[in-house]
Amino acid sequence: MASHSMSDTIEEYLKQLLVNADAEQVEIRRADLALRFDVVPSQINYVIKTRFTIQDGYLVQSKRGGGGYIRIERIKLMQDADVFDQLIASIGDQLTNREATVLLQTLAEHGILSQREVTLIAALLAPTALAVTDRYTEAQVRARIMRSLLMRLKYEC
Amino acid sequence: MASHSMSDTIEEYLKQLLVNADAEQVEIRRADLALRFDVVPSQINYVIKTRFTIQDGYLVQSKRGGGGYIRIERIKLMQDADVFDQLIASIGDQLTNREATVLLQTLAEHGILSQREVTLIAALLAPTALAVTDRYTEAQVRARIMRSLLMRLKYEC
DNA sequence: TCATCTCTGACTAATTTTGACTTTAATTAT
DNA sequence: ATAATTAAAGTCAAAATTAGTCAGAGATGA
Repeated sequence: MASHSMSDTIEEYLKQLLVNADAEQVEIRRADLALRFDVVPSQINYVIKTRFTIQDGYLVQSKRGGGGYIRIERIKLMQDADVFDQLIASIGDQLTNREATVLLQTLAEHGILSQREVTLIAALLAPTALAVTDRYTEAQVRARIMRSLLMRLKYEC
Repeated sequence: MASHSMSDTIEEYLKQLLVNADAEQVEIRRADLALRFDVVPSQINYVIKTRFTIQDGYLVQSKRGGGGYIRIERIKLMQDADVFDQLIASIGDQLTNREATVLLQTLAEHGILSQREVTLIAALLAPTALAVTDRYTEAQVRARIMRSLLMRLKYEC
């Protein structure tokens, strides 16, 4: 897998950092990295946005201002990770409260969520909690939240 | 817990003081602390205002004039229902992702949520999950969800 | 050639650091 | 007692220091 573009090179460098550091996470300064590879700082954002997504198994956090940083964390896939992809695909643009409840219960039955976790999350997805303007938007938000949950559950935590 | 900025360093120092003092509270003199870290006195206010909020799990009292002081107290969430109400009240009608993260971490430190629950709920509240129409609405939805969570935890932990 | 990926830079947003000015409380002088 | 002085801490906004966004230009490959 030869790297052709500078973005590929930066990607490799960062992944090497994670391996060498022998840690689950690594921290960089955007400006430093840009200087090292002689690119504009915003290209670092591009590399991260295209190569260190949650789908790729990375969590990225950052902070601006003095002492700012970008932190990249590697998270490990669960054994049956592909199941989550299927579940995510099965959720459309909208998700009713009832559908959400059923899905959560299914996750519990498969030992993916504890009963307490189901209760908590169900409370957060209830109409009273979301209380967005209209039902359409509410169901949209619920769908996004559920997708986000499934994407996270796909990895160990 | 790496310290990136001087404010981070001062924060760490103060938290270490609380641990070492083996007491619920610690008292400092703003001028002394500023001198010790070679910063202007008002930076101490900044550190306290940004890192020792009730959402962080601290109460701060102070007195001006001769013999003035700043007292930082670690709150006990479980003991006092009032504190819990204060916490709920401290959430306005908007909540940033960073504030939410801080709050969840505080709940974990007090044994109210497990680390796994924090991780999952953090995923639910992430900007990508909530991404409604605009940032304003996003922060509103986040605030509502967080309030729902706290209300629930208050009664059935 | 067309679509997609990469690269750039101007503009925006968040956070920290600094300092001038204000407020409050205790002490000292009248 | 009251006023003046001194000794704290508080407020606020500007400056400095990071990172993020976005749209357009450029490069690449099918």
